[in-house]
Amino acid sequence: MSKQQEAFEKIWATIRRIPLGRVATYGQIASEAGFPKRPRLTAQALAQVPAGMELPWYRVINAQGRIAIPEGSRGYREQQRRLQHEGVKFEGKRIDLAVYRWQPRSSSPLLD
DNA sequence: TGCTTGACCGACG
DNA sequence: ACGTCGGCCAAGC
Repeated sequence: MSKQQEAFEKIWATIRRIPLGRVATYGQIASEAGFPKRPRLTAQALAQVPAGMELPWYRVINAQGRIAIPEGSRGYREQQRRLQHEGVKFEGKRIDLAVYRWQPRSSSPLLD
């Protein structure tokens, strides 16, 4: 298995830890997965999620509290819809990270 | 081989 | 609340 594939697995595993109704940023996921200063690794991992893999991909947003794909795209609307369905409120195009950001207490998935 | 691009980010004007 | 810059690094051309 390639180095990159292993990194993706860790990123995906971290994304799975984001609780219902909360969100996390690209940089946050990367750091939590052990790759500080590499938010783009999260972006890469998301762009290459295998079809059919179970993953709350829509809980990942950018550090400005916004959906990171082009507004008006199919994916944008789906992401917004799924988040709202979980109770995440939008202030226009922005989500208040102070309210909805996932704050992991430890590196153990069992203790979140 | 080198340069540009990108579901990004934090610091700084 | 902007815009810019440098840090990252894989992919594509």
